[in-house]
Amino acid sequence: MVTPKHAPARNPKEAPAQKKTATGTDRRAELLATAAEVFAELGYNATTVRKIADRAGMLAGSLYYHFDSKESMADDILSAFLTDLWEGYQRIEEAELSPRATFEGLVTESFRQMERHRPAVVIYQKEARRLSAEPRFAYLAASQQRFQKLWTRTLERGVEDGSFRAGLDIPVAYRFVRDSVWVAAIWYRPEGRKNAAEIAEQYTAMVLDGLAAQDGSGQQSRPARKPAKHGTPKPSKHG
Amino acid sequence: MVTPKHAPARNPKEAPAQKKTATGTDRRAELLATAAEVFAELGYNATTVRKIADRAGMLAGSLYYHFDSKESMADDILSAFLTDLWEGYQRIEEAELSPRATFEGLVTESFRQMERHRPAVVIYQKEARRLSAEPRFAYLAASQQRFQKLWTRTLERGVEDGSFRAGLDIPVAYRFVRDSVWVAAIWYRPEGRKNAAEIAEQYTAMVLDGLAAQDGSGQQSRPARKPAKHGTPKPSKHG
DNA sequence: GCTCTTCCCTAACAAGTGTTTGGTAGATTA
DNA sequence: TAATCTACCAAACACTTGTTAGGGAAGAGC
Repeated sequence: MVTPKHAPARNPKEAPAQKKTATGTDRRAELLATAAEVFAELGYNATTVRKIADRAGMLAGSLYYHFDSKESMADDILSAFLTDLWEGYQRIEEAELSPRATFEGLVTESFRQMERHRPAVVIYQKEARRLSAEPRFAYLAASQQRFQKLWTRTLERGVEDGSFRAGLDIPVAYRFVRDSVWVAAIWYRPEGRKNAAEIAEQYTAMVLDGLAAQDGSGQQSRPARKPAKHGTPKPSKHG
Repeated sequence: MVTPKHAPARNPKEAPAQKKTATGTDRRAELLATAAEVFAELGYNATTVRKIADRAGMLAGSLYYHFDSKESMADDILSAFLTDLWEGYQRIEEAELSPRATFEGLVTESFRQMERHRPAVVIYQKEARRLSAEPRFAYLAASQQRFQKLWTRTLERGVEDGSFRAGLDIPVAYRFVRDSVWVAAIWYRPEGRKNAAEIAEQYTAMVLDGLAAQDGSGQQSRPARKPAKHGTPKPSKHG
């Protein structure tokens, strides 16, 4: 018998039920993680099954013991990511927080999922638009719509209750927030000096309160070159 | 003789000197525009020379009368975009405006170039990271460094003279601005109801002044909904 | 012992890839 | 009119692609 390829039935109903092999790890999940890394590095189309197999220390054909196709690998990776993501989002929805708290919650949850699913986020960002045209990846478009509703509602509520700017162009603001959160996945590295919560807090502050100084004093008339280098007290160097 | 493939020597020294054919248009430029569209739609790797040729109404081999390779098409597209972009940026640099005016100028110029080079911007955003590893596309990395210096200097100057927030994390703010400007190329359409200048103004306002309402009053007295659990009237933390 | 399962390899396949070569209709120039 | 140039076509090339088929080594359970 040679017919595993058990798609773990990634619908939210049943638990994944990871199957352990002799080594104590789920080989399929291992391979998926490897594939996700390569997809994220090279892009879906530039990634060949042979490159994935190389990275995993096996031959291309052997991948097909675990997976039906290259497409199904991307499918598994993306749907696993979106399942986890919406699980987190739903908790925030149900909490019925204030617009501002919802905003912060969504951002924090997004950055948190980047820690677990960083390659998936990169793949999603690069390929979602094209993939969602195919029937198999219809759930990508569905998720995007749900995403849009959730964010738009939050922004609208914030404008209503006065915590967000009055004249806010909701569609533009939505796209702005959506994109600028997710592109961070490209440069954000969990091993960096900031964790997801810190980055999220920093991001929220930037987006909500702006980069400009808020006190009416404005800028000085003369730039007045400070002594030597720019005396930024803490952050030190920026590479 | 069958050896045109005249790379128009896209260095800033000499003018492009568009060669006109019988129809009055530069065929090579036409084909480049077509190729750029396909690249932007499908991604560089998923784009086959046959698809480009199809869209142009010719056969794959015929492209090689005009171009050396598929790679050289992407090269021409990207370098033409970056040449135009830096021409605009340099004018702003040389104007020696205030940090805030420089900020606005850079954003406006970026959105303006999106009008002319929208497909190129999409390609750049999707493929630059991978392509810049190849020697041929080394100028992509160079441009990115120059980009970083220009933006970082502007942000630093703004913090110095008090027009930007004091505690600003420059590296994070830089990446935030850079990414959020360029991803707009994906959804921004010139045929839309806003032109580049308007979008740029809107973007500048969002990023510099934030999405949150700035008057200390916070939300209205009647939130319409429940008084909310986290009634954070002021920016509170973020520090 | 034996069987069954797991996991991988070897070897090939058909289709699609970027690219080259030689040729040619039609306009332009001499 | 003859020669040349422009812009394409037709057909093939060597190679890479995702995928399949058959087989076999190692271990678990009986």
